[in-house]
Amino acid sequence: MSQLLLLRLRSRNMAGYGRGEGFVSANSRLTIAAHALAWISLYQRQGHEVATSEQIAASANTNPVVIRRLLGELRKAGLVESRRGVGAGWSLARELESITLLDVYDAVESGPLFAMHRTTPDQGCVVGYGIRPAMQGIYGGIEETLRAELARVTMEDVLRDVLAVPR
Amino acid sequence: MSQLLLLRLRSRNMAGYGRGEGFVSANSRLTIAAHALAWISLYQRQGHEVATSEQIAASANTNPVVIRRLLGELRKAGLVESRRGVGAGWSLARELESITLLDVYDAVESGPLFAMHRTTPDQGCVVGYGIRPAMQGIYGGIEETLRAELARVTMEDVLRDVLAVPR
DNA sequence: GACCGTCGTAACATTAGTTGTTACGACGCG
DNA sequence: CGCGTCGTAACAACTAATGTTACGACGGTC
Repeated sequence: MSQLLLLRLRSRNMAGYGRGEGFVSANSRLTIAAHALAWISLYQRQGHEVATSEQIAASANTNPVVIRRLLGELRKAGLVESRRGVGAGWSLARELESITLLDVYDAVESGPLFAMHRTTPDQGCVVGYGIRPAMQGIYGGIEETLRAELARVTMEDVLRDVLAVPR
Repeated sequence: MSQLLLLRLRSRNMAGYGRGEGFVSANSRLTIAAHALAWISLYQRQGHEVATSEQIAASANTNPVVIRRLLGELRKAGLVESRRGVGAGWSLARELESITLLDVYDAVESGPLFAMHRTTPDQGCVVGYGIRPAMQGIYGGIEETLRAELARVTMEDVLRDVLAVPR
């Protein structure tokens, strides 16, 4: 690819980060997945059968491949279905009321909320020996609480809140 | 009642959503900081005045600079103190009972748990327009619950659990 | 059967954060 | 002054998320 084209692509991307927003390092997978589900549902309620990754990507202002990757994970979890061929696209596999944020979280996030040491602490030290089991127990309880909170919110709740935002 | 309203009020007190950095799970800062505090406390209970970053790093199996950086953040939060010169090192500024995991979390972690879109969603789309405030409200409530859980655990609890691990 | 639009996915670039490491000045006690 | 430790800058290595291009697979339509 030519240097010129590269520069043009880059500056187009930069333009998308207007409004004083800096780059964000974080993990927006749960947010984008919820966005996609809400969009598909609303589109279907308007009488359409399937939504394309390109349409969803336009709404979320990202790349269709990013959407296809995320929806692929949601499909593995049984939340959406996809069709191929002409007239292909994505549809919900379950009602929004039956999909909780925890379902989406489990589909797109992996690993614990808090990490342990990257390397094994000194097992000859009292603290180094006991810190990992101790923290795992504490973190485990906290994560259970987080999961219960995520399970309390359905995607139907999310869509309702989205539509309730005043313009 | 709509969660949105409830959470919008709350989010006024919580700067950072929409452009903050989210949480990365490969992040062991909270664990290492708790390790360091437990180690300093135990060392002081054995009659020593201060602990060096080198000693703590040996227990946590990491580099002293990593420890100094983390403890520097804890010092800014008023949890520890440091001395320089010969016989320098680190000591607790508060009792372990008065330090909660939330204090440590706030000292070493920044930004919200879940991130928003990296780029502004399509504001001409109903979902693109409402998704951010809706998710901010929902995430804000969940993060409040997480913070309450972290606040329930003191560093004295952590040290007790560490020492209770059978060898 | 050819065409065409979309999915599925590989491959790589970009961006950013965390962690590890070296280096060196600052500090303050003896 | 000498010494040990902090404080911090600078940089490399690694990890992860995201963005992008490319292309084969698929399955309707003509």
